[in-house]
Amino acid sequence: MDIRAGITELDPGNLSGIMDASRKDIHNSDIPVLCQSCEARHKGMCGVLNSSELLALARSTRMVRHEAGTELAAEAMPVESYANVMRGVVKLSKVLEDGRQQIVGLQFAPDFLGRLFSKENAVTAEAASDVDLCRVPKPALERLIAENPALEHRLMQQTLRELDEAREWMVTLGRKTASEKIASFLYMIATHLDPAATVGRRVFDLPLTRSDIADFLGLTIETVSRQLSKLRAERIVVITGIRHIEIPDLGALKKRCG
Amino acid sequence: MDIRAGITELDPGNLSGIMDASRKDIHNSDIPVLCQSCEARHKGMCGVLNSSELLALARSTRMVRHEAGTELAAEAMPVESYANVMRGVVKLSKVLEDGRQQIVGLQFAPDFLGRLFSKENAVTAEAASDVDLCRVPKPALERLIAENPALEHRLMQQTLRELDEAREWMVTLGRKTASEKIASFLYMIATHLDPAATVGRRVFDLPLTRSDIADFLGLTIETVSRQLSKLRAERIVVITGIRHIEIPDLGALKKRCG
DNA sequence: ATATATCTTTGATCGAAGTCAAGGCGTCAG
DNA sequence: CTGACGCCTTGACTTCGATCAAAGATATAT
Repeated sequence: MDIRAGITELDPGNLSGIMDASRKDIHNSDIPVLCQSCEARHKGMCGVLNSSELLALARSTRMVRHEAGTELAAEAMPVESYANVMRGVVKLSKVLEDGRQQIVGLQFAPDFLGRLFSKENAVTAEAASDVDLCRVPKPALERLIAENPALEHRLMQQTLRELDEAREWMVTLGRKTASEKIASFLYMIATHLDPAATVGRRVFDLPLTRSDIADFLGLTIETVSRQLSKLRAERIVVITGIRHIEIPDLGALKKRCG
Repeated sequence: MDIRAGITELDPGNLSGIMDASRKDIHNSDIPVLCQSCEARHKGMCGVLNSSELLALARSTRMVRHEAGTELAAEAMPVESYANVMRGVVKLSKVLEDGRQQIVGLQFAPDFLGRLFSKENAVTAEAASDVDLCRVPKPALERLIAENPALEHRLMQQTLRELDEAREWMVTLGRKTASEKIASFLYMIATHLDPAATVGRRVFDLPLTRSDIADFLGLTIETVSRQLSKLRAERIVVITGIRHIEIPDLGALKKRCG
């Protein structure tokens, strides 16, 4: 996965605003500035990498910021580096020759990004929102994996989780109505923020445009819009702004998922 | 994955007809009879397991045969064992509460079968054809994986491949027409047998019923039947028997895949 | 060989989602 | 403020695939 397209490389001097929670740590460290901030944000790990692995990669990791819409990696292009999503949402998609597009996965912080052990990307990766990535060159990470089975095991766990999610989504794509697809999408986003609770109120921002939602659900934007309006009319969702969503009762939403 | 349902356990005495290619080896071995036959069939490996790993599991592996239609593992039930598909096709599916079904994967020999490291199955596994499995109890295999990073790496490679396939299929489910879905399905089956060539003649048997194909493609059986008839009328496929398929020109079929 | 059940094909009709078109709303530049 | 642009919503109409229905194959059992 080549994630260099459109990169703004960040150094300790211009990080203000990115890493609010841990900014005070940034200038006082032996391990790479940007990955220490990762650690602060994600319980001692930069995504899948723990402190000692970060140390091993010290010279190689690099934090980069991309704005929404940037293409991070292109289908069928060489994989040159891997990354961890540290902030924001990355969409993975595939396109047919005539331009029809399907989003095949969403990656949230602190997911690992990139098709391991492959010369070519199987999908296109694009920043759905503004995104911060902790980037690692492909050979460096693969060397570390080869000598560190525990790391490969963690990556295996994420891969298995992604496979579960992909299969869950295949049911939605193949067998659900437009209305159920929208409900499933909202439910998925809502529970992703707080996987534990499955009932009660939830307020959040949609990380995707209507067009992205359509590409994710195999629908047109008109159908997405109409079905959202229908769910709003039924008081299943309250749309407080074009992307601000409030779910008064997650249980009621779940009943609409088919 | 509990694969014990409906099992006929096989011993060396009643293997005739199953392992034709390697039957003569069956009675002259120190390693388990049935997995030696696996080896003969799959270049020294029983699916993902190589000879020394088989030796380490000698007491645990067991070859079993299931007839078409047998449920091998049920969604949301405890995983009790893993397996390798040694012959036949296994379909992985998920169902909605109201009975709508979606096939989310197909496993051919010599694929590994079972959701690693999980207490529960994420999918239902069912024998699409008569199937032979080389079964391993969950704890035994997990112990072996823990002390054998190379094995985990091989399983990782299969998992990554399955994820690629699932994402490829999401495009088909979400964005292709019924006609393109059928063409894509036939193309996928045809190339699965011989991944190298992408043009020319191909003759094979469909491993699935019309109903299974419909569940795989997110269609009804009527639509599957109609679109197959349409492709037949256009001489893209020749249907020589209800399951016997001949593709005169794989290139022409590929053009119909969207 | 005949009966029964299952699977598949084909036809007629219906409806959910797509397409085409117009208009609303928020944002940004001038 | 005003106009332009991008994104979203809504309406009118069309179309593809689902549904309902029936008849033709194929397999299994008696």
